[in-house]
Amino acid sequence: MLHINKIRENKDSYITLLKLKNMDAADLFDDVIAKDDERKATQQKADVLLSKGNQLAKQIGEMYKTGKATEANVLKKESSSIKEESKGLQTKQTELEKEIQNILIQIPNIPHPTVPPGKTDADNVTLKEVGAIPALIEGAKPHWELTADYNLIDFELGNKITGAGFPVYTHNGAKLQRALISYFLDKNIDAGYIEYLPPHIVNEASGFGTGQLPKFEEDLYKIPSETDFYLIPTAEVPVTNFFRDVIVNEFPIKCTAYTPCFRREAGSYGKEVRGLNRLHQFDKVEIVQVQHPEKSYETLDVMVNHVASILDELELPYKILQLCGGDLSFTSALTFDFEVYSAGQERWLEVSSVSNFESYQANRLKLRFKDENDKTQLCHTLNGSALALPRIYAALIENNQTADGIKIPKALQPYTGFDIIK
RNA sequence: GGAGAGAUGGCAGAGUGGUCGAAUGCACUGGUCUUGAAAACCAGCGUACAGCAAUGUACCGGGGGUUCGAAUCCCUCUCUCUCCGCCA
Repeated sequence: MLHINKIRENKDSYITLLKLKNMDAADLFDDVIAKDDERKATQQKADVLLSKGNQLAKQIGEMYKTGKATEANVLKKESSSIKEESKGLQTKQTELEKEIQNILIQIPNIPHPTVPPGKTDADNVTLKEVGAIPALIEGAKPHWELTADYNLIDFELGNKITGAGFPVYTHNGAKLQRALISYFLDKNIDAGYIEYLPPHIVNEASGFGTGQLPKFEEDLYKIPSETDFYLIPTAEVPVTNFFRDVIVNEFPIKCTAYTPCFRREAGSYGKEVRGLNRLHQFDKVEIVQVQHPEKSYETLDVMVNHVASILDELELPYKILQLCGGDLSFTSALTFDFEVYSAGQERWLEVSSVSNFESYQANRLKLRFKDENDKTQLCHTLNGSALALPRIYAALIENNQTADGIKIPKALQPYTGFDIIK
């Protein structure tokens, strides 16, 4: 959520930048500023009245003490009428605050000035491509055949007990999954992140804090109960919300967490959802940072390099893309995506998304720090996948299939305990 | 599932109708003292909104009510804790 004062200060540049997200915010900004003007005026009027009322109440108390009950009764009447009037103003003020809030939460984050223009993922800019496309053996297969041949994943069993998009990992396939999770967590811990194992269900306030709610409720699995619960779509939600309503005094804060992620993914179809490509439940290891505003972009680069180093070690060919305005998420100011090459299906798969949200989430979260003048200011939040499992899994087994079996990269072998799947 | 207790500032913990944004202690910040540190002493120390500022207003778990006036009384919701039962 943008801060209203920031909108006032940067209205024109924000309008220009939001065009990158294919949005015309001019009218919306005018509207919200007008409402905020009204809000201020209303508060000023209300404050004067309330102040008067407070004084009267004090006087009345004083009069009772000194036995001037008759005079007090006169003042009581005045006080009552003031109260009536101020009540109306206060109601109006709360209504205006709600209206303003309702507008603000519909406005996406402002893209960073370096964000390339574009409408879809086709317009994303490839910054770097690392590693050679592997030359596979004759008759190489996509992962959904390999997982069946080698008894790694049982998609049918998942269909039976839950539904499409909920695979069951089995045998070495389950162990490989567990190995990847441990490996990613260890890499993140080595890089200074603190490990957390958060709840996989969050309340509505948490969904709001990171920006999933209310606008994207249809993407989430909701658990009907007295207080609405949601299955987390990413560890970003519980972990970032650790810092909701917090005034931090040290930077950076670095967290990592493994969690399953649950997504409705309505409207996906075809080869997009084949095998592991898009699931309703998948595993992911996330990194989250809370940073000083002046350091956040520097940190974003460090996070990107960190993710790259993991892919290097896994010996997977990958590319780094900068997302164009049209592909940028609602809450992000700048995002780098990682795609690995999945040789069996001959396509690139997104495995990580590293973003700087600047103060957009922090404003929803009320996540602040005290600056050198002792003023509270909003922090910046960042996060990235390090990494999302299923597509890494797919690329790993596809790219490493040989006539003898599926080879496990060196970095992973201490975690799997085997170097080949036969 | 049954019974009870509670929710106050970073923490602990007073406060049961006015002088309370809130005692006191701890923590923290600045200062005095000291060769330095500790101790002691002095001072400061919540958040948000409005205002150039002085200052004003709101907030004692959330919402509503009574009252001239509510942290304090009433209603309601949420959460936490304790005991019993059940249980990985």
